[in-house]
Amino acid sequence: MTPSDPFALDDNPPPSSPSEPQPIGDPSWLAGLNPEQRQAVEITDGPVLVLSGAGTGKTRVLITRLAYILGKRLAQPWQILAVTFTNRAAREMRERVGGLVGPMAESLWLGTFHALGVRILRKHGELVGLKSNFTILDSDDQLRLLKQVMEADGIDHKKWPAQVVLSVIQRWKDKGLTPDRVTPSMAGDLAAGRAVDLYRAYQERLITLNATDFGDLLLHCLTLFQDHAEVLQEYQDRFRYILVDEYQDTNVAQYLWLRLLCQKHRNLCCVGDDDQSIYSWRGAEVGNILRFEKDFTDAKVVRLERNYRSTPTILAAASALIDHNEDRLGKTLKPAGESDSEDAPVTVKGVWDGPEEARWVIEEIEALQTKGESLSSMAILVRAGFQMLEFEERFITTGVPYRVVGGPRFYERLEIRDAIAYLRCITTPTDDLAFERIVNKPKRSIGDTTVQKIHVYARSAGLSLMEAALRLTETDELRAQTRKALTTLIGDMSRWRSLRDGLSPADLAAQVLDESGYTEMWMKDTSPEAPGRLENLKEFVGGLEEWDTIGAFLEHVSLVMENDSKAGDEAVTIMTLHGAKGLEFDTVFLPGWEEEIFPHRRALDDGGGAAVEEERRLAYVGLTRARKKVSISYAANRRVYNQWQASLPSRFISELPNEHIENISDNGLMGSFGEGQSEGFSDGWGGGSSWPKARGRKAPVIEGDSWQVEARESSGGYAVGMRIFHQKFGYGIIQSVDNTRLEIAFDKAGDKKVIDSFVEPA
DNA sequence: CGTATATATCTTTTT
DNA sequence: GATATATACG
Repeated sequence: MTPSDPFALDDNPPPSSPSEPQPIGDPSWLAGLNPEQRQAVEITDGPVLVLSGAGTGKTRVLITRLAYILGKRLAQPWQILAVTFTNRAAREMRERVGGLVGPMAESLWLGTFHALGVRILRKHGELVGLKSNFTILDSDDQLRLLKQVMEADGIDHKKWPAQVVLSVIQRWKDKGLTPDRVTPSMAGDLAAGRAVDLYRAYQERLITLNATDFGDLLLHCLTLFQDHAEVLQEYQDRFRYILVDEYQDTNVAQYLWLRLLCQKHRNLCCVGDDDQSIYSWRGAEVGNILRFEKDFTDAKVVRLERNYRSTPTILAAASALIDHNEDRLGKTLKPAGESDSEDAPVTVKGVWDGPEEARWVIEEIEALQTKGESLSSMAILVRAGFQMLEFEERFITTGVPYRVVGGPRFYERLEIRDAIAYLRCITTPTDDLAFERIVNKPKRSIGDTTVQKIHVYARSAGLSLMEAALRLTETDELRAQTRKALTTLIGDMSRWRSLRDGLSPADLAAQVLDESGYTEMWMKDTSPEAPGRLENLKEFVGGLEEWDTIGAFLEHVSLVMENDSKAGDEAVTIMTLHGAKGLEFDTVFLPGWEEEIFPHRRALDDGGGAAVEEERRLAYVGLTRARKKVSISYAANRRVYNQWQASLPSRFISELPNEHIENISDNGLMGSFGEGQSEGFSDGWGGGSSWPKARGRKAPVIEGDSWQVEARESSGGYAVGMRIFHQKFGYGIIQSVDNTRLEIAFDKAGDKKVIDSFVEPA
């Protein structure tokens, strides 16, 4: 945050000792607030709905409100429930409240819905059939479990992909529907009309495994509260004040959860912005905002419309864009500050293709850096994860430091999940999913047939897989070889288990990975990614050092799937638009504004305008992340799958107000689609064309009124033996040519297969 | 049971 | 192009 930012709490800590609550009305708390913000803080009695636009200081309101309640001694910290949407937001909030009220902040009930749900279920889970050490399945485990259930039920998994069924089940859970509450009409003919049965069977399997999925963390809470009034009452009594952040992204189950908990004291404060609702695909219901006013007729509504973040130009652009949505409560953002000389227009840049776009963005970044801008004040926000790759490559070649937030998630990597499965087997011998995952990793001659045998036996005898396996090794059911392998594995497991108390989690993990042969497996692996995997395993063991017990670590893993990115580094941030919600930067780059990418194809396919409206809200979120400058860009050609495809500028670009937009597209790329504009790069090695990288690639030809890219099969003049340069791999010699695919022996990077468009003659 | 080869599907977005 | 699953063969 810049020093001039009115919300820069961190830069202006309250003068007095942070451990002592300050007197009420202390200017350093309230004086900085505008009248609406102040209202949102001071109306502590009864339900309050705060509709707060982007950049209107909603986080500050929440934090001040918490501090205010504590400072006024309206409640003890453990009597306050504060719910956020992400772990990151929870962490930040705790830190900032701690800055105001001191260590008291530690005892707040503050976290995500899911984390708080776990906390409750760990304590009262027995009442809904869960032992307190239940495990939380990640999406991969969920899918495998459902597949098993479907197989047992004889459902054709070709016709009804488990993924589809799973997402339907999850929707039901998001709505707070247990299997007995799903009506046949909701299930339709999904999975041959057996969807509800599958749901029920899936839930039963989860309970026998003593496991939950993400949805259950809330769903079980609801059943718990409904069936056990005394438990509900305990929490209703406790929570005198409830605060909810990102309220527009709550789903029905979460809403019901909140409504049950706040019934006694009715001091519920929800903060949200319908224009920033971007999680409907996860079951979020903007309708919860309307429902709030209906269910709490005495609710006070406070609107925060003064934007302290962005320049008037950016606000005008964002407002004009979101105005194209039909379905909104209607809310205008007013610039709070006076417009200054730095009020630059929003730029729109059209370029030839993806790599060109990345090149341009990073040139701009370097230019800003030369002017003295900090890299950490800039961000590239993309629609989907795969768009990050092109930028990463360019960052690597230019050497500009960058930081990927929420990219491929660490704990979701194959090798990490394997390592975790080992730990789970040790802590919880009944964890069948974990056991199944690692029985044959590394190869122990325990193949599918053996696993099937174990399964059958476990089911009939009502045992866990590990127990069943142990019993089977005492028989002659299995081949001598596999019997021996199983015996060793199970013996190892119990040996490691007995070591658990004597060793730190990190040491234990290191020993397990070593003795199981898991590390060795990857060391012997010659595939290019093996070294990286070993590296990750090392990092994994290193990360374990911070944990005292394996249990605590596993809990962390299942709830916090994000990387703890070391912030503060001087680096450009690159992340998805979803990940960027709630953040702000001086300069924001918004690449890939093309039809089918943004709005995403799936949103366009999805019939009605609702999906596109959500995409538009996403665009709105992107624009409003910027304090000073927004750069939108799009490419005329994009490589999708393995083919080049022409693309059209996003409809969102044409929805931006002309007077606030500066078009800086390269020649012929903007506003002239369908006209004969392709001179300069129509063929081959277009010498002085402005498309140096386009040579030898595909030539655009006009067909009808849309761009078509001719699939040229020539290799653009590359031949075996030629010396070339590649941005990522450096110099090398061409070994073979197959249409556009080249095999190249690089001086440093070794043999690689690359696409001709990524190399140039050396 | 393991390995090699073919093939289908893929790309939203996250707790 | 990459990854996961299916099939054939040793």
